Amino acid sequence: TGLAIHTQGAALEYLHRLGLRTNPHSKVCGDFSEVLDFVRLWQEKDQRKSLPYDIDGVVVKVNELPAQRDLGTTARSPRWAIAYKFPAEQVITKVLKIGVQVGRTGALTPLAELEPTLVAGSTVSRATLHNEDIVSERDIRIGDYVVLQKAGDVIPEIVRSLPERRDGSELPFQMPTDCPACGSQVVRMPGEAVTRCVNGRCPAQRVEKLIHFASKGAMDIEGLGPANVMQLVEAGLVESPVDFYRLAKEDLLSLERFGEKSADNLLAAIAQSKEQPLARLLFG
DNA sequence: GAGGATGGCGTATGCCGAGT
DNA sequence: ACTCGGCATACGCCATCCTC
Repeated sequence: TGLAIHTQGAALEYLHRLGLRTNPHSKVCGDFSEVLDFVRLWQEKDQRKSLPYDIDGVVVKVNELPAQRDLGTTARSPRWAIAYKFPAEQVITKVLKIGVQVGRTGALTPLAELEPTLVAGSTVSRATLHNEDIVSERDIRIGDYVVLQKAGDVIPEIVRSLPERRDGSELPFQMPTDCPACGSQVVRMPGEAVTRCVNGRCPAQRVEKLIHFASKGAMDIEGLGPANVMQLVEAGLVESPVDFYRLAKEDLLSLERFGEKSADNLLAAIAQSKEQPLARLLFG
């Protein structure tokens, strides 16, 4: 505002003239085919090697600022810019086991445990399978070799299995009929994808609920992360959120990795959380 | 007191399913 | 088409605990 700048390109140029660091590889394209040419150029491994950092794609933006304003944004992203992502690096690994996790809401989530493999810069040993339908759609069996990638170069994802590499020892996955944490019968509502444990006293759910209660979005109690909540539950000190507020220093000192300092800090953080507004308490 | 180990937490993402 | 909640991954930094 106040400046005669009407395009993204001019803005970058201006910032550069001011001495701020801008990326020298940006380009204003005249039409869409030029955009595609630019994307294809940077998709080349050799071209990417000329950069001192890794890239996973190219950002395409509408150049005209008034058009950007007209397009606006959704809750998460602008409607005038989008990332063109290069195909993710894919590797082959083996499914050692398919475990089932019980979440805060009782959802049973199948989780693949993999032969640890290096992909896109980090070692992946687990990948969520979301629900039983995905396991059967992608025909993922225990013992299978599978194609693994990191969606967006971050989230591990099993793309497909490699049935041609089976030797007959592979086992199909079956969603348990009983909750792996409490043993009560699980239910899957017709039309829904998720199988749930509906036992209100399920210990796995209880721990997750307590973790949620203390988490950033809810009561935001520093020092009450997953590991410490689990420890408190296992020690029989906490069963429901009110129990947090009844903890004494001696209780904490008996726990692993708790000394004077951390015990005092935690008690202070718990006391502090009483000041949180009602909305946070309700969410917790 | 040094140095290693550990947990918390922020950062950086994405998919799925249900509802609007 | 979009929002939102739920669930998931890894990595790096920092504070603190534990061991020697």
